[in-house]
Amino acid sequence: MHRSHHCAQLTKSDLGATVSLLGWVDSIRDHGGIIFVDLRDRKGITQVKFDSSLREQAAHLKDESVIGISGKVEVRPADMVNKNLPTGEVEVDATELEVHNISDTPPFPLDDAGGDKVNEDLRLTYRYLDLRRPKMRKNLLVRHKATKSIRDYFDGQEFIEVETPALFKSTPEGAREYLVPSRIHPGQFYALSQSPQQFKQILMVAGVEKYFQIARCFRDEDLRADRQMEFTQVDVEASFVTREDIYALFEGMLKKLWQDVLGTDIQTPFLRLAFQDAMNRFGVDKPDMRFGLELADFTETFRTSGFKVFASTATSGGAVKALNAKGLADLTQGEIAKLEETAKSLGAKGLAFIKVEGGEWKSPIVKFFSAAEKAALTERLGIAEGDMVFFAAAPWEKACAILGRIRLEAAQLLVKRGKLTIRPDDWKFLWVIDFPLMSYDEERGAYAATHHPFTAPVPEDAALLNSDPKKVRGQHYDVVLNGMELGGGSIRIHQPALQKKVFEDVLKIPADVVESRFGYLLKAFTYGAPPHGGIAFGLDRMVALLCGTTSIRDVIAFPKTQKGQDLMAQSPTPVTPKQLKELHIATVMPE
RNA sequence: GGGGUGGUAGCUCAGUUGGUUAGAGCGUCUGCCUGUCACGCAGAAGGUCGCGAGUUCGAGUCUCGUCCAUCCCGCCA
Repeated sequence: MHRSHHCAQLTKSDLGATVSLLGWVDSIRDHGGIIFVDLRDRKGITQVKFDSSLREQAAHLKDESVIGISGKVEVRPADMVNKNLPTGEVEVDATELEVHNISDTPPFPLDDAGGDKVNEDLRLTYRYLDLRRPKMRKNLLVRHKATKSIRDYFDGQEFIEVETPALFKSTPEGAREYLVPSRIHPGQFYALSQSPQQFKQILMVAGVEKYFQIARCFRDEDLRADRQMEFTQVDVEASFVTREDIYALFEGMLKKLWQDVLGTDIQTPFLRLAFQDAMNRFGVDKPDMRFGLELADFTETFRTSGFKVFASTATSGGAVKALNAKGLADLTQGEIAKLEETAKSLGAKGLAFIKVEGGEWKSPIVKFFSAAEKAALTERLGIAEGDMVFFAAAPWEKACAILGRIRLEAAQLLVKRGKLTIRPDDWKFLWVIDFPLMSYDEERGAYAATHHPFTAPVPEDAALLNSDPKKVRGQHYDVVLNGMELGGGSIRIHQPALQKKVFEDVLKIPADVVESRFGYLLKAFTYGAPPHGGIAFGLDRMVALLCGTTSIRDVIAFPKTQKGQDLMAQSPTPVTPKQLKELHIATVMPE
């Protein structure tokens, strides 16, 4: 039997036509003398009626069985129309039934409401059933539309998609890599590419000028809701571009993407925020701009304070920051304790606060504050009845990070109380710029690249590379949406001498190591490397946002669990001694 | 590597201070039913309380260990 229509197609205009449909049994309603079957395919649902000799056969169907039917399109009685279905005005009176496969009873409900509540390990074990749910089907479709939109956009801008190898060489300074043993070269390994970074720069040297790729990347780091061991990056690089060119290019892509997938017009150009300002005002380098609750700095106010905890932090180079969670004075003991725990997990000794209730500042620390200090707080934080003010005193970056996190949790608590609305479809895009090129790695006792070692310094800061590396800003940019880092990129170093200097003099990588790891790149740069820059962003995260979900597992057809297992196919698995021998590998099990 | 939450019927969950035969809804099965669309009605089956120790006269409940899922920290140039 061949299908003449899909299951979202039939309307009153098809009345009287003989049609055939193929699909899955979505539900059966057996009334004895008459049986209704909702037949589902990837397009929708059509009601099929069995009241003829086929009734007996239809009674033996089970949900999720695959059948084909043919019959005549009939109009439903007026009061039997199902307004929830596009095909709800009609039904098919079956005259033929072909049963392809009777399904076993599914291990969990396949409707959206029921399926959402099911434990994820069960959904992953039976992923092929999970993907039958309308929501998951929609997510796959959104992902397809998104990748198509992106490809169309870059094609329209005359970018070409070039594939780069997944099997690359090991470069241990970045993320931990997946190693692939070489059979032909005993004892040697490839690494699965963490990103096409070096290849795309080589492509610029090759004169491609405008490159993009929807590339699979691999990182052997611990998994999260927004991190999988293999994930997809949209990778872009162009020659003869400035930061402004990249901003405009990428904003154009996002504008088209949001239009194509959601039909939403997003505002461009995006807001821009320097890293310093992002940290100072929001306590994080990827601020959620959908609400205020900004941090304020009181380091100077408390430098000579009678409250020794704040004063000593201020005089020893740290920062005293405060945040007014407006209207949150009704926090419960438990909620305060939880916030305190959050602060402690980020290295705070405690979480000082002032609760403004009944015209009074209720706080264990306020008795140490002078009148001038109180006045400064009131004025700059706009403290009023019903407010809750939190403090952090620590080294600058830590103080920011602590209150940045408290800001997010306070916002959630305000949402819970109906005092704040944060809409998931309120798209607040943002460029974060002027990151420091280097940061000092205490553990290694050396500078490390904040982004990656190929990022070019801001020209006017380049002179500081020798004298004060941490003051040098990089030509790096991150694009942030609603508190999530979508991606980032930079203008690259294209002069071999400068690149070598960064590797050897600033990052202190020994010359022979630089040569063995990056020699080919430096060599390529000596043959006429154009100035170039680009950006890369996580497709999975972007699609998750477009689908309104927080877990990228919901937009990946076959994701792995947090322990890196595929519960359906059951990987990883041990391999045979023969395989290992062929690869010159011996395994050593942990104790 | 560390912290939080969870694991009881096929699914989602309840289970009081440690105490009789571990419950509910949905699903499944059987029967009835010609207008349902979350069909309805009547009935039934279904349990290694994640696993392993321990405490106790007695453990789903308390303790320790362990496994799995998930969220977070570290990590992710």
